[in-house]
Amino acid sequence: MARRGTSDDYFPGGAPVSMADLARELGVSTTTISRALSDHHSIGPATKQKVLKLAKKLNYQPNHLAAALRRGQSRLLGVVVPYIEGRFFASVVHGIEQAATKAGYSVIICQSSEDVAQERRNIDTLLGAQVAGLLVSLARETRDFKHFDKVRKRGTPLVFFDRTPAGESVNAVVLNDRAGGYISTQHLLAQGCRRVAHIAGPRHMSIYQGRHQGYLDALAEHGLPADDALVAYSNMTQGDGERSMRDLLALPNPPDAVFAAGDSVALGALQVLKAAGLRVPADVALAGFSNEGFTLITEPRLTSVDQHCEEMGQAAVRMFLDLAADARHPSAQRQVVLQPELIVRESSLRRPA
Amino acid sequence: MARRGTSDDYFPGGAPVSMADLARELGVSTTTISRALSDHHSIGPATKQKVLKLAKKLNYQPNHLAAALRRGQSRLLGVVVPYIEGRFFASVVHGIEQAATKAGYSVIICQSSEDVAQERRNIDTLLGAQVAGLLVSLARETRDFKHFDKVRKRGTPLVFFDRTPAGESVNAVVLNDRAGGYISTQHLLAQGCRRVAHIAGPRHMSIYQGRHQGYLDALAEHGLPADDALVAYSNMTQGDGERSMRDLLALPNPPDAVFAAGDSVALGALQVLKAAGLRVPADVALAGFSNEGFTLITEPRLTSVDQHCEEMGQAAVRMFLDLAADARHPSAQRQVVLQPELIVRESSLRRPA
DNA sequence: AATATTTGCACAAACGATTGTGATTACGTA
DNA sequence: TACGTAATCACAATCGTTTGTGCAAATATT
Repeated sequence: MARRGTSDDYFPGGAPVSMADLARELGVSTTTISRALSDHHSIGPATKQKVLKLAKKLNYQPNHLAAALRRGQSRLLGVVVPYIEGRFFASVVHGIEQAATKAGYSVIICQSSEDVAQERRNIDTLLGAQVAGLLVSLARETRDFKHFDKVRKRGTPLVFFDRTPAGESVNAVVLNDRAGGYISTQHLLAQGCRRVAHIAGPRHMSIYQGRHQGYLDALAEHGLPADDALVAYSNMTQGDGERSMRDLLALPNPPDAVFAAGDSVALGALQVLKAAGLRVPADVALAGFSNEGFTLITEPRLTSVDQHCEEMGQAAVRMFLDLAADARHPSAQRQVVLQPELIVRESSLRRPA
Repeated sequence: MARRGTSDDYFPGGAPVSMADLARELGVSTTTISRALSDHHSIGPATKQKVLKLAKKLNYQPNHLAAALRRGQSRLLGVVVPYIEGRFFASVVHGIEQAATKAGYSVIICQSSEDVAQERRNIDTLLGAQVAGLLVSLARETRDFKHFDKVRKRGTPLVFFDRTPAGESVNAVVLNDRAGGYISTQHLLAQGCRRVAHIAGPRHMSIYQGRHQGYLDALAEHGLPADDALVAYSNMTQGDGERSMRDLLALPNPPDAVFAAGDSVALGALQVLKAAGLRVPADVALAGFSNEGFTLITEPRLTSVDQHCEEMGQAAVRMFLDLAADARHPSAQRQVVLQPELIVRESSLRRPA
């Protein structure tokens, strides 16, 4: 190590000061240093003060790696999301970061790019980094969850958010998507619409099932029939939204309102509607889902359902902390369900409030 | 450790299998295991095969923490960005992640939220995690760079991207903002505009200085005077764009084109223009910067300058790898300058190509 | 055949922090 | 005075890898 001792280095000794350095300086053992810094009861107040003071003076920076190695787990939190662009996941991640930092954890973010294989690699990478916990939102195509057995059996706390494995009992924080679908559709009906269509997401994903179900709930409540022809399944892209909307417009009896399961898909629908010369919301009212940033830019601005993204991230971290706190009940399933909020804008507002 | 040995565990032995386990099984030393796995020349091919095979069979997962501790640096790359929402930084981060993963590094992402104090905390956190390198884009308000001395003197490779410390000699990958400002303004002039205004960013940030300078270059080339009244300084928000545009419209001789230093600010300008009953681009042509996603949504769609974000991320990682490779020349300054690309859309297109 | 060289592997000491156990001192009470 | 208790701190092992050095056997050189 040529670095050690060179005067060009920041640290006086030529290397980061360690507990051993503090110990030598103070004529005590590293045990005392370690315990003083972690406020252990077996260290006298006078000693603690001395240690703290010297640590500050020498600018001691704890080596988390060593600590992590010793106790078998780091202060790192692994996060896997499908992608990070767009408001939703970016905000969730932001919430995660805030809460994690506050609790003394750092966050490693991986993107699966909606690819299961990549998701598997991410999990491996994160486990390899000895993360203290894993916060995961599944890739769209993930239907097989074997790669999470590794995590569970290793004892690493695992929390899913938003996109959770269907039919598995896991720790999760999710939105009440059904309520979201309901309030959105209910709102469209309250605007006087009577043929409300739904552009749905992939059938196998629980969040889209929920939104669809909420849509059906609202129709039922109003005594309206559930017309299968009014439901278009999509893959949630803008292009899908365009295709779906064209299909719906081609119907013998086209809809007078559309509840889209996502904002991108709603955007596609909006563009087709405008291209077709239809007025929104006068001819067709439109509502999306997620409250993306661009809902404020479209003309008309897009009614959407806010998911309280940052809150979701914070809740996920809280759940992880709970899990980590009592590792005695690793099998207890925890669930947090957040309530959605309807943001009404011009795309659906026929009757000014 | 109650976990060790319980049959409920994933790993046969009740704990992750270590090199020691492999060594015991094969009757060799951990040295051999370590060297076999890293393909060291001093291990015979036969032994290597045996080790590799057993490692696969027992599903050996290296403990990166231990390795990092031993060699004094991890396979983690620290990234600090002002924020992660919006296309630009999200894409850069994506590029970073791709390149880093390919090189066997994991990425820790921190957001400074445009706050210097938070930026300082981030740096400390990342150094505490023993990152192998640091990739940083500065917070808007950062003008004092003392917190990076710590990094430099510790010998941790440091690469800035996009937002770099003005007047300091550092490793950086940046966009040729001057060229970006030039091609954008030049394009507006080519459309026949003669009074081109500029909504600029904070004066102290090099990227905005560059865009401004490029704007001036183009004017000069066309023999047009640089009218100070036509330059509005902003803080790059949408609201700033609205204010600036109003100011420009209030001029005795208002502009017939606007080159905005960012898309958000351009969006604000666009909305003011439309509210004022002016046609874009017929009355006022408009161009933004960054090629954000929403430039495709506005009406008319917004001309902008693409920064090749992912490329920037990849370049930053490459530079880090270079730096890490020959730590002998830690002081050699490296610079990569990416070329911008003008994306012409309806907001500036007066003469169809 | 004797010596020089290479090949293949083991020993053991790190890296820096944590922690169960035990030793020492000081204080209190009987 | 004698003994129990509490308060303080040190010893030493440990987490899993890496790596300089050393030793033996195998191969090559003369």
